[in-house]
Amino acid sequence: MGTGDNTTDTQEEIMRATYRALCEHGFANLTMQDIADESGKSRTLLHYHYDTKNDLLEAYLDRMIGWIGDRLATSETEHPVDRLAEFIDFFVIHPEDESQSLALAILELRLQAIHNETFREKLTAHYEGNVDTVAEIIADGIEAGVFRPVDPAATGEGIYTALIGARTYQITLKAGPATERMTRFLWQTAQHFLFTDAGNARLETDAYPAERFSSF
Amino acid sequence: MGTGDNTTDTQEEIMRATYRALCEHGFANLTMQDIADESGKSRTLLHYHYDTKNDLLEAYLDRMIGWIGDRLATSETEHPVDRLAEFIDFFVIHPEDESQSLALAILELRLQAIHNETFREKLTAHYEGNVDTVAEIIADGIEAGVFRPVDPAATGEGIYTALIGARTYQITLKAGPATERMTRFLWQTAQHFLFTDAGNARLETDAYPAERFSSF
DNA sequence: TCGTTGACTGACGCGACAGTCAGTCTTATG
DNA sequence: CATAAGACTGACTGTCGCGTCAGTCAACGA
Repeated sequence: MGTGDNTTDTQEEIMRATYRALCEHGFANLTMQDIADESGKSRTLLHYHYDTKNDLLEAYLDRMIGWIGDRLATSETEHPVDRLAEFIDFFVIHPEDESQSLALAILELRLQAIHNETFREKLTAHYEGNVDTVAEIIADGIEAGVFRPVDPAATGEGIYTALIGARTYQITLKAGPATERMTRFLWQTAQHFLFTDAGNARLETDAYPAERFSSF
Repeated sequence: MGTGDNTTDTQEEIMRATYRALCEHGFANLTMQDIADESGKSRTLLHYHYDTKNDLLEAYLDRMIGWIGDRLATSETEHPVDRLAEFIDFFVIHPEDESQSLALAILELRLQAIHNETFREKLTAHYEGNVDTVAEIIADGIEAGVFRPVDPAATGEGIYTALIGARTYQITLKAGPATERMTRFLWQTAQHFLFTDAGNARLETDAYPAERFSSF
């Protein structure tokens, strides 16, 4: 058996252990020992694979950002109204759900960006990438005549930033389904400021059964 | 000279020193020595006035929350459209401004709420209080006929959460004038989903000269 | 069979930091 | 003047967590 595979497996396991430790202890109280305990290996092994704690966490950040960015940018959906709904839905966190933990881990890392330039660069690229994803959806919708001729970049940033704000609210203050409320708020207001008549007509189709955004 | 005054003065100075130290070092790296250095007194004195580091920080949180909440809830302005504009304006952070530091300090404390129940309770009350302030403005505007008959609580939470999201974005990722962009976004969309014709008419008056929200 | 290489560990050093304690200085009071 | 009380400090203690180093163990190749 090649040793290269073992290395990859071990590093993969360290990344997974980092995730679990991060969710459990939070960034501020996260120790190398916590990660080691989660991985079942010794703390020294972490230093064998990653020189410093910072190196390990940067590697973890890269991994997480890549995974999320890919998921957001990839979609089978065609219709811009559907794609926007899909994107917005992605940010709903169900209280008591495990996705709460993932969102928490991201947010903890976000705060480190204030004092860590490398973190900030990586996270800024991630943020702007996601804004671009929304902007593209909107630009497509304008071209298709279902969205009004708004500024795609500005509108995309507004929507994405509002969504992230709701996640922060829900996670930090355990504010129940705050992300779901933001989804409803954005959707409802979008019908006034973003959708054309053709866009709103899409909401009458089979793609939007009664249970979806049911409060409207 | 009474010693009671000295105590008050000293504690006041400690609070101010805490603010400065928090801005400079961030919450995660904040030590009692940092605060002591800022105050010009010895580290031991902090323990004399506040038993533990946590006690000191909770006292600081109370102080800051009270100050901000009061500023947001108090206003001389009468017209609901003006009050909403005033409220939203309060959240604009000018890059390179010192208000950046205050916002940073709040945000750092926000993150602690995840793992500290006392912090969470205090900050939740603060957050909900501010949402209520917006909701009242909106309810007043509906009654005055300048806002559409939306749900004040839901709309207030949506607006406030979006504003905080923009602050988080600007502060953590040094995203230039992200709060100003969010202000524009909210104001522009509000003209479609929130304002009645009477509300939009208000924007034609002297209260909204060309330089305010100039991009619209 | 022997040497090399990679994965992994236990024990140690070292610095940082919260909290304690004994004691000083100043001011007020009888 | 003596005593007490409050404000304040320096030195000490104990803990915790990162990073290092010497060494073990297993697999592989000559």
